[in-house]
Amino acid sequence: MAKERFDHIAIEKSAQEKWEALDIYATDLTDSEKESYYLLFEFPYPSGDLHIGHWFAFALTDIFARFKRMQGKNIFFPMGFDSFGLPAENAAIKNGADPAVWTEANMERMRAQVRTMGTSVDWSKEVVTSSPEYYKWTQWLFSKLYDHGLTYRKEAAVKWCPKDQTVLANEQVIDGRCERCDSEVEEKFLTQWFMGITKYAERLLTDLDPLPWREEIKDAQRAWIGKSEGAKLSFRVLFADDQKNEWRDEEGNPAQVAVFTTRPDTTFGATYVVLAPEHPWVAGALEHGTDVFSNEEEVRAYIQETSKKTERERLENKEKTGVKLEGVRAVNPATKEEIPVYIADYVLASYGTGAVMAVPAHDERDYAFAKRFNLPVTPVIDPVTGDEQEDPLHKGKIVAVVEHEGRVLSIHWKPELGGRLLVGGTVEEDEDPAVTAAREITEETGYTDLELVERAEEMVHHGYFAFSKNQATLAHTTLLHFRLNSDACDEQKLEDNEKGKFEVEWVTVEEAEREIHDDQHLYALARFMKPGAYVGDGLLRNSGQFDGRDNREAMSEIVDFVGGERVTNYRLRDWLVSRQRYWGCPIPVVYDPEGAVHLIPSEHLPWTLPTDVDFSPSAESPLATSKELKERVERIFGEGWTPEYDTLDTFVDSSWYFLRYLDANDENDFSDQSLLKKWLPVNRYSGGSEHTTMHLLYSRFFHKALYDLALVPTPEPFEERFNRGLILGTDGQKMSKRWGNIVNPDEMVQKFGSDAVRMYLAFIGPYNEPGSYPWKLDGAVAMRKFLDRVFQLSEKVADEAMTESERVSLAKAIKKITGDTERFKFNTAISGHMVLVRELENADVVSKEAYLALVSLMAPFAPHLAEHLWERMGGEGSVHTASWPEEIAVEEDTVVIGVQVNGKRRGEISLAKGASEEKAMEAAKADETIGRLLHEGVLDKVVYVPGRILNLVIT
RNA sequence: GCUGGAGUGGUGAAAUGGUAGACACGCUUGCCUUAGGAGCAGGUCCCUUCGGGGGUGGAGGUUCGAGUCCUCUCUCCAGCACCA
Repeated sequence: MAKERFDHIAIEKSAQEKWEALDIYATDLTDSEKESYYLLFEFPYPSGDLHIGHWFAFALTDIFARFKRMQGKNIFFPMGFDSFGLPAENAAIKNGADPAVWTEANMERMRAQVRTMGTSVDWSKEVVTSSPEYYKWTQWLFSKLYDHGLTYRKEAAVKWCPKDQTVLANEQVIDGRCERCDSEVEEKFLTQWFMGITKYAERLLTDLDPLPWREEIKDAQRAWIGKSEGAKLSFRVLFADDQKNEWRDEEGNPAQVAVFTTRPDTTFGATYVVLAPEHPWVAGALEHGTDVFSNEEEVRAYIQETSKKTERERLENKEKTGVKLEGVRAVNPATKEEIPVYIADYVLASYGTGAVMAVPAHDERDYAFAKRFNLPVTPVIDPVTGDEQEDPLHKGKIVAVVEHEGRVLSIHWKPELGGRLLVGGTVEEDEDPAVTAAREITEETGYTDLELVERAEEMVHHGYFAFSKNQATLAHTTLLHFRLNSDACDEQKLEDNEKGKFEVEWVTVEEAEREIHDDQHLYALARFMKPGAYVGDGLLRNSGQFDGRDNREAMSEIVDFVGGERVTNYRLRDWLVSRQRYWGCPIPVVYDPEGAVHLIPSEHLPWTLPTDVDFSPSAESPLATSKELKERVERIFGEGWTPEYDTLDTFVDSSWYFLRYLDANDENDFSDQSLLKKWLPVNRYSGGSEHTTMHLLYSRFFHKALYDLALVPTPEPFEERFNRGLILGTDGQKMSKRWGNIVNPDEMVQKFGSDAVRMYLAFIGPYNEPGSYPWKLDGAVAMRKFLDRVFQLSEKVADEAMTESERVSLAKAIKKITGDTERFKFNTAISGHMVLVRELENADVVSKEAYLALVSLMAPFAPHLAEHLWERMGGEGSVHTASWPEEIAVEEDTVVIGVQVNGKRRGEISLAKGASEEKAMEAAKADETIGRLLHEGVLDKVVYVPGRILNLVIT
């Protein structure tokens, strides 16, 4: 017979009404009795419908909010809407909807849906970023940052769609293409607003270290900031014709270019200089007008060509391109040699100084360029392999690569002699290494028809311990490349004593790479068969007075020697916050008739969005079409004054919303200092991993800037950060309208109840780490069954004292559920509920005390059912303001521990708690299997960890 | 390529260095019958001569004891990537 199931619709309705009537979720932010706990989740964009992903974000964080509330914390759990953004504007373009009305309607629908979740959000502190009450303060904070030089204007590239004839926001560019029409995006130069995030790069980096965040989050931020330490060096520029040597830069200094390098130790190997095509020095020289470059036409053409290329095209074309600046030479500050100067688009204008010294021997990109343009490659670092040895004997050695018909010669030693190698040998005194090599090849293989192809200039220094001679050795190995022209073989020359010790084999380069494990031989193989740059460390050569020194150790001396300075560079660029869009926060500035920038005085804030605008795509922001805005500016500031037409990136709005929550309705300040002091930093912030480098970094920057202005009391906004996972469609694909696989939670909630849906989501996997989970209906069904069992259990409740076995079960459950919930491990917490329920089901009666404890433990996870059962059991008030069950200490009299023999589990024994080793041994001997094993061997050692394990070592 | 993270049943997963696979899904055997998205009892890592034996991507190592720590290696995921 079907058991009774609870009526989730009725239960949810009555619970939600009760909570509203009791108003239990409104937080008294000034409460000084209870400990404060600020729990934050990323507020949503009001796209319209709530999908299952929103449940995963809001309802699961709510579990934790309810848990903390029951633990007696003064929990602050607010919500709001990140309501500026493109979809509202697209709707306006598409069907003429007013973005404000469209957005408000969406928010209203979403608020209602969130209520069905039964979250304990404090709606009285709601924040809506598109409301003038909120953006007034976004504008005010912008002004503060402007006053302190943290926002500024400069010309910069924006993304431009040639088909739609409009500027695109970064978010609208997908893989270098326009989101709407799929055409390739071009760059356009416009004057833009920036925020000086790079000034905070170092602090954003170092303050990351102590944060208790997952390493992958911190590491993604570190990569985004991209710190690299190096040096800035100056290269003097000479002109072919002495008469033109008059040319000087803007400050009147002799012509020179600065380069940034992370490898100043390789300066002696710089054989040419490359400038970005956009480098100001090049533009300056072209403007100079006196034929600085004899191939000026070619230079201009190349610059033109690259400027037309999209970013995508520049990246796609892996083949290096560039043009030599004819008639110009640079002076290598280390060697004083004159070297050529190029422009090439593999050098980025926006990083470092926009110029590099090219060291083809030790940089892959420079190497590729040098090969293409036939430029000299000068190695300045000799690799060091093997182990460092004390007082080594120095020996001259050779390693030879012998090539024949696409294969290389390898000597396959017997494994005990070292495995596969190339040909190697020791140089006799005063012998030419090439002679040594030829001799060794012939002695070991008999081949005689050898031709020396190349002899590497560099050496490999290889440290090893020669066991045969009991001698520490440092070999200085010369690398040689031979070609075997015919397989003529002279067996006579084979050394007798080498016969049988090894096999001679011809192998492919790939096989050799795989099977040779000696670094020195591998280097030789790569050196000739796969030529490229050596980017590792070693000993300097071709480096004048620094020859023979360790490259790292000599680094700063070389910087001094060439008159450079140590500098640090960051990959992070300043934050471009201008958007040529309507539905965003207006930038609170105006321009006087001369075009100078003026902040809009705070009495005119909020500087509201005009409504008389044309949304159709154009080169400028829709704000430029507003008559009202123009008139407003002239009315307030005077004739000839003009408005700013751009709006702010929505990431600015979301960089401080958690400050506003604390004082959401304040008309006189952006927040409240005493509340900020009491509540910051946010204790726990949960969100999606897609925001790791954007929102999370921007808000950290914003917060630090406000901290420096004494507007917030902490240097970091968030104490803990958790990235949640992703709920996929039933097909395992990411949910999207495109795939038609969006799971509608409303339907599920109707069928199985809000509690079942939320618990299923909580059970799906660990919430404290990101993962992707396909939605499975079966899971929600199963969870509903479990909730029915909890409900049915109430029929067995009797007003009796708690039994000992109930106490034991409850003690275990409380400990597990409390610990797991604290760590966001809701999946294992729920397994704790399940075990407890099963144990209670096994008895004929359940004591009311135990059942109420179960209901309390369930309350954060199934808030509606728990409320209903609490009421039914006669609980006072709401279960959600009741206290979380305290841990119960139980004295278990017996424990079952495993018995291992030599580390393998061979049985288990039941012991009195805290039993002695003797008792444990007695019990172990009594066990049939263990007893037998004890008889078979001699007991060598006993490891006894009371309450855990007994391990017997038997020999 | 660089940097992180992770590899455990058919699936989601669980295990402060101490009995690997808890808790579920799915599958399966049997029972029950107001045929339901029902309930109950059992089985479900592999091998087995039913005594046991093996097993956490692979190979080594540390340890009385390793899924967990160390070295190498393979695979997958994520971030960054012409950043000098």
